[in-house]
Amino acid sequence: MNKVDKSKKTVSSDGDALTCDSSLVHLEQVRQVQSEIVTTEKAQQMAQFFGAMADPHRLKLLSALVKAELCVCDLAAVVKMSESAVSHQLRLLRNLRLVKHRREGRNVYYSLADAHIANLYREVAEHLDEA
Amino acid sequence: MNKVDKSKKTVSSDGDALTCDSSLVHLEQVRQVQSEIVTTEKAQQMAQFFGAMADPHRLKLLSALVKAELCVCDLAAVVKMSESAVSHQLRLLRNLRLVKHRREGRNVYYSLADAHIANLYREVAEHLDEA
DNA sequence: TATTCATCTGAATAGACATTCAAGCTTAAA
DNA sequence: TTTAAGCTTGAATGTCTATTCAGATGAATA
Repeated sequence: MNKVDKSKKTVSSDGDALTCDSSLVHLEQVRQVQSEIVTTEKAQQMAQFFGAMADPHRLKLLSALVKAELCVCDLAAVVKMSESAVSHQLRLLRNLRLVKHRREGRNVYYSLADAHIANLYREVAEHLDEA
Repeated sequence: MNKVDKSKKTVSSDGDALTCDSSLVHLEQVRQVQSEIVTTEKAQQMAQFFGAMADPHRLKLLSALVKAELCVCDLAAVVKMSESAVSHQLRLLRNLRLVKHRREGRNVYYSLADAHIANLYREVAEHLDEA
């Protein structure tokens, strides 16, 4: 990842160097856009977040939690997965702060971390219904 | 995937059967939620969409396209990837209708398919800035 | 028409990820 | 203080995914 080219053509005009495999069609525009796009760190952070939503099983879990706070074994029954698999997925969602949990006796109850998650979920669901 | 359990405990009260590995804590609530969650097909569709956004390189490409319509070699320069890798990623984004393209001479120019994409992008970016 | 540029494509390799299985921990009940 | 329920965890396995590389296409230029 983050391939560094070995002695490719190097174009530079007034600032930092800009390397590429072949020719650039719009040098100035590229320099401009390059300074405006998201940083690598932010992109990784966003990718991690979207990645959490990029699995059918996790989406089902989230859509269940939109409706109610549920414990692990109930969630497993709802989405028809093993409790172990559910637990693994919930840990992932927990680490990214998409869900929160609370213990009550021997049960652990999960719920959505905040309203944003439900909103995002709904937006994408609606977006895909349009086309 | 979609594991089907072999002779686990089966709980049923008034409608279709509900199987699970262990006990259910809240049978009625589970039945209720189960009827309300997203369908498997919709979940897969949504997962595919989120999956498209779940990669730092693709997010950089999208964030560049928020700023301007660009051809492949320019995009490759902006995000510092090989043109081949960019082309592969653009095809993925194209297939999921996140971007559209148009040919002009030997160049192919890409742009965002619609405003939703930019909005979603912005929302998540802002959401992550809060915490 | 031959050549070159811009882009695309398929196969192959390497890395990431989800489920399963077996075992561990915590809490409540016996 | 045993025993069991509910949940978590780590390792292993199989699957998916991204890049690279080599080669093919399509359009413009010589």
